[in-house]
Amino acid sequence: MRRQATVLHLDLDAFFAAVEQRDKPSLRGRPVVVGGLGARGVVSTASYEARAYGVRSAMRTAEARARCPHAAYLSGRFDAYRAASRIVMGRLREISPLVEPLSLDEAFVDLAAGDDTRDLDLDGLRALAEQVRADVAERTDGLTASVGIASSKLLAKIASELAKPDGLHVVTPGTELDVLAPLQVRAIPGVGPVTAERLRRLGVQTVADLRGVDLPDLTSLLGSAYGTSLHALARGEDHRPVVAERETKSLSVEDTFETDITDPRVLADVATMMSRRVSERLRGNGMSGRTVTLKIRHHDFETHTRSATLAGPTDDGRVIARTATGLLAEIDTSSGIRLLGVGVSGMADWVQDDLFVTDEDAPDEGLSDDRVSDDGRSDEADPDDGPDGRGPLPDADAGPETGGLPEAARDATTRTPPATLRSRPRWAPGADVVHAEHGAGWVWGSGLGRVTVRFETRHTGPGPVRTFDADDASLRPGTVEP
DNA sequence: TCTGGGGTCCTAGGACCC
DNA sequence: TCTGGGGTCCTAGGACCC
Repeated sequence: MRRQATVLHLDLDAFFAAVEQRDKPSLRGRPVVVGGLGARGVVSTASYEARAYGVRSAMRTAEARARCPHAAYLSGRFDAYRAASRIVMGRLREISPLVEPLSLDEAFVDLAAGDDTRDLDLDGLRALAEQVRADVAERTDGLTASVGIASSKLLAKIASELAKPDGLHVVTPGTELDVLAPLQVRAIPGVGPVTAERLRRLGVQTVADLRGVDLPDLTSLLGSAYGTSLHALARGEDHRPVVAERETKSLSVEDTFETDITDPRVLADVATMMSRRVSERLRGNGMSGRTVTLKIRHHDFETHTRSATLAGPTDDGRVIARTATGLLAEIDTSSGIRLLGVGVSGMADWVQDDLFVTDEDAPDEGLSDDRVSDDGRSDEADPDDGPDGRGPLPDADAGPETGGLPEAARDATTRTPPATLRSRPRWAPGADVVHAEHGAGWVWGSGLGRVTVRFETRHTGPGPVRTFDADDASLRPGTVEP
């Protein structure tokens, strides 16, 4: 906590929904909900008009539709959100070089790091904040921001919450404890439903109550790090600095399926596709990582992770896929999987030579064995088993190994979607499939090919993942529908 | 048709080393 | 033959945030 109010927190109001209303005037003044549109979707952002009907972030979209059937339901347009966010962050960097973005719509600014001749008295701060809010609205074509200013991150964030929507709240130095005392403990960022319930059982509801709990009791209830920090925050003690550059610690891709998947071959295909996406994002950021994590959510929502650490960092989709599918092979998926994810952590900015990495660290033997025995037609050589027979190369590029296969099976192993996969998807009537990505597309002895396809449209974004047999009638022109 | 996707931080236990 | 601590790395899980 500082003697002066030099921490600013800015939060854009109902950000995703506000961008939609800005870009489509017919949505202005109407309830708008942005989020997942499928059966298992949840609300990401609700406009204030939708909130009036009780629609909230993280609510199931099905429940939101029940509460507010006449709202406009939209999946996100993240490029538009990122563009707006860049403008806002740019404006904040004009105030101070020390800007800490927390997400696309939120950031801390250290006002003491910029111009030292700045007027930090309360009137000066108010004028500065109002100027920023006006500039944000002007430069983003009407998006509104709420701003909090205080002597610490904790109070600045609470202040912007108190200012919502479209307002400014400055916490006068010296009044911090008075502001905190009556608030519910949930108002402290980091106190979620579980902690709030634990505290409630101690009779603690407000921050004032929390101050009555001594440090040993708090650390025994919540653990040492969390207990200690909460003890301090309850007293308004917060010395956390505003940090501009934060290193990425992990990178992951995950997907909840429209319906649970049990087939381990389909899951392996999906994991392979996800590994490729992780690889692309790693390479796009010039990063690599050493630990590969597979995440599985079972039909009953029980969630598990399995990880393996390589000898050196990689950004290679084939290495990630081999590791991920190896981890997957150890898991019983027979009761149905609702979510699968692949991630990488232990980041580095360099890449270990693959020759050094692959042999020791790719526990994929279980997978290829499974496939051969599942199939029951394993007497012919597996053309996708890779040149060394170690397992399928997840990279689906057509190579010489696919020669001699039926036309449809060869298509199934090329990265470019064949024209026959373009169709009008049933789940988004009237929308054209703009992108269909192949999975591993692995092919076995009989010439049957399996191909995993993700259907995606311009309007609804990523859609269902489906697996086809490449010589199945479903791959004939015009007949494929997700 | 309960419960998204992308992250961060913390804890705890076991292996291993000194 | 019995028993130290400390430190680091790895794995798994959980709470939380937007």
